[in-house]
Amino acid sequence: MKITYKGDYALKTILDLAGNFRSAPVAINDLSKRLDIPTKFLEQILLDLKRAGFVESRRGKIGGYSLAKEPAKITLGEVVRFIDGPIGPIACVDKQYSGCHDVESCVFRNIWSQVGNSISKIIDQVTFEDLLKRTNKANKTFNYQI
Amino acid sequence: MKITYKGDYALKTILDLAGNFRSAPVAINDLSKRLDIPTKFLEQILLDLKRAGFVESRRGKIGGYSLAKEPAKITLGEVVRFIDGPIGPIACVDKQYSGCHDVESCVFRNIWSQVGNSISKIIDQVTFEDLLKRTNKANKTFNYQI
DNA sequence: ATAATCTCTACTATGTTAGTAGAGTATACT
DNA sequence: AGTATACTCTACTAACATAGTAGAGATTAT
Ligand code: FES
Ligand code: FES
Repeated sequence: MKITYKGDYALKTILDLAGNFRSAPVAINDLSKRLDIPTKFLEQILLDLKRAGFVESRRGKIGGYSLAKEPAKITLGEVVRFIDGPIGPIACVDKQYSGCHDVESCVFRNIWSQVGNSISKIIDQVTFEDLLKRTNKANKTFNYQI
Repeated sequence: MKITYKGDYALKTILDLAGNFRSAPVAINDLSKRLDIPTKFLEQILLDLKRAGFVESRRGKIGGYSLAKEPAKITLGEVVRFIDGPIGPIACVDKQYSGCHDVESCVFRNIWSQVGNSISKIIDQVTFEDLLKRTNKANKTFNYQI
């Protein structure tokens, strides 16, 4: 798994919209400024998120975007998968990867599967409501070896 | 984290060399054929692995590559990090990433840190001796959601 | 000597990412 | 009706990373 800028932007945007859930829709321009995301890029991302049903939009003068579901009903994992694709650390689980021949007996595949499972376990449990609650609280869990 | 072809090739190569530990050195050509890796690409990878101290080489007629340390003393994590870089799912832990401004208060960073930790926990514990033992045993842990 | 094998640097083709550009459509308000 | 505001859609592009390829050079066993 790799979170791209697009994925990162999508997550930050949804979190912002989660904070404004059931308020007036937020304009792309506001989001763009507040989150420091290039406007035209954000447009595309929001369209994608809309097509996937995460957000909904309203055009015209008082238009903008709002979350389509409750923050508690959107997980981090859903968004990440939608924007940045499969969670697995290697493409051999996809169709595209030609490197793995004897998939059945490959010892690595088992490991990659464990890795995928353990990532899923984290990001599929966290909802945007959880994240909202955590905002402005200390986070002090930084010790993994880069 | 994303395992590239280069990384995948490196791991498979080291596993092969682990299987031939303390035997005669293995020629690039043999490795290339056996593992189905483009020869010239494998050359580069082996040079990298040599510079990092994972393998050692011998030139000339009966030359080839062999593992520089016992299989039990090389972990998956070491090799992956060396070839494919940091484990973290997002670049905001590196210097390169400009997307994250208020790093201190970002709720996502905490999550990415958890993800990194949990990946590390897996791949830093598995050695190539472990993998050797597992070779030819059934692996049936395939259930993570792609 | 020479054949086999590793060593090193440079080059290239392809794909992905991170945007930009611009014309079009819907809505609120006057 | 007209206009300003804001979303919609498609296409294009620049920069970078990946996955190789190419070729000349150095070492060693026989
Ligand atoms: S890494 Fe894909 S089957 Fe081995
Ligand atoms: S994702 Fe990098 S600090 Fe928030």
